[in-house]
Amino acid sequence: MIENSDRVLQISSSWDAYHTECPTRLVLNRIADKWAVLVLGLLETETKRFSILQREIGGISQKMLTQTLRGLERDGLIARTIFPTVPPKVEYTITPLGKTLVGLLAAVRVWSETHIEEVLKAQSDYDKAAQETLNSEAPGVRTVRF
Amino acid sequence: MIENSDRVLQISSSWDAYHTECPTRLVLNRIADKWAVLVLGLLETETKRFSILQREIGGISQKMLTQTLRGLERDGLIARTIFPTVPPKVEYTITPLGKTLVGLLAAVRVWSETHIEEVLKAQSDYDKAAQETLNSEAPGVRTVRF
DNA sequence: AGTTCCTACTTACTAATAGTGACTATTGGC
DNA sequence: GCCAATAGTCACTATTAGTAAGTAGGAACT
Repeated sequence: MIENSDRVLQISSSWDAYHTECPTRLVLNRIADKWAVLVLGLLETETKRFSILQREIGGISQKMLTQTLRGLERDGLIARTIFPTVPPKVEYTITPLGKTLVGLLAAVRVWSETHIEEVLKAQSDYDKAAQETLNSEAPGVRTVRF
Repeated sequence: MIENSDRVLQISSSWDAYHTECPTRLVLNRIADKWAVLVLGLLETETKRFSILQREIGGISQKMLTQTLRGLERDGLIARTIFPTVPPKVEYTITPLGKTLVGLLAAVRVWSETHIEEVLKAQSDYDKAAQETLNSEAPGVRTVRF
C-alpha cells in the first residue's frame, strides 16, 4: 500500500499531490500554465500594465492574458489595481506570496536556457530512431535489455 | 524595443522564452504538464513500471500516462526499457538530464505543500469579494487606489 | 480445447479548454 | 462629429484532455 519512505512523509504532512483531490495539485495546475509562468516572470521585478504584458509575452491573446491574470490574482500571487481613468489603466504587481514562487520559476527558466541543446538533441535522436524502426522492424519493439 | 536589463541578458544569450518561436518554450510546455511533473517526481528515486506509475498517480488514464512517458522519453528526461515477456514489462528510469530538472520540480512541490493554505485563503477571499461587488456595485469596478 | 487473465498499450469518441476575431465603453484631441 | 487608445467581453472554432472499449500473445485454469 505505502511504497517508499518519501511518500510516507508526504502523506503524514497531510498534503500529497499524487492524490487526485489534494489541493496542492491546484498549485501544480498553476505552474502547469505556461502563460502564468511567463507573467510571473515579468512581474518579478516590476509592476506592469496589461498592454505592456501583452506586448512582452509573444503570442498571448487578450483573452488568455485576462484569464491568466485573473487566476493569478485569485491565487493571491499578483495584485490588480485599476485606475478609473479614460482610457482605463490597470496595474499588476507581484505579491509577497508570489515572490516566493517566482524565484523557483526563474530557476526553471535558467534550466531551460542551459539544457535546451541537450533536449533538442534527445528529440532529434528519438525521432531518427523512431523513423528507423518504422522502416526495418515490426513496430512496437524498440529497446531490449537483459 | 528592449525594455529592461534582465531581458537584454536573455536576448544576448540567444534564448528567450518570451519569444513565441524560442525553443526554450518547449521546456515550459514540458513542465507546464501536470502529469509530466508527477511522473518525474516518482522516478526521481527509482525505476518504475507502467502499472506502478498509474497506480501511484491518482486520476491518470492509460492514454495520458503513455503520452506523458513518450514525451518525457523524447525529451531525454527518462529512459524506457521494454522486456519482451508475456505479459509485457516496461520499465521507466530517469536520465542524468532528467535528474537535473527533477530537483527543481521537487522544490515546487515543497512550495505547494508549505504555501497551499495561503493560496486557498486568497482564493476564498477573492471569491467572497467578487460575490459582494456582484450584490452591491456595478460590475467591473473592484479596486481603486490613488 | 477453450476460456480467462495479465500488461502495456491503441483507437474511436466525447468533453473541456485554448485560441481567434470582432465588438464595447469612455473621453480627450482633431 | 469622428477617431484613437486601453482593458476588456462575447461568440465561435481548433486543439487537447479525458473516457471507454479493444488488441496482442502466452500462461494458467476448467
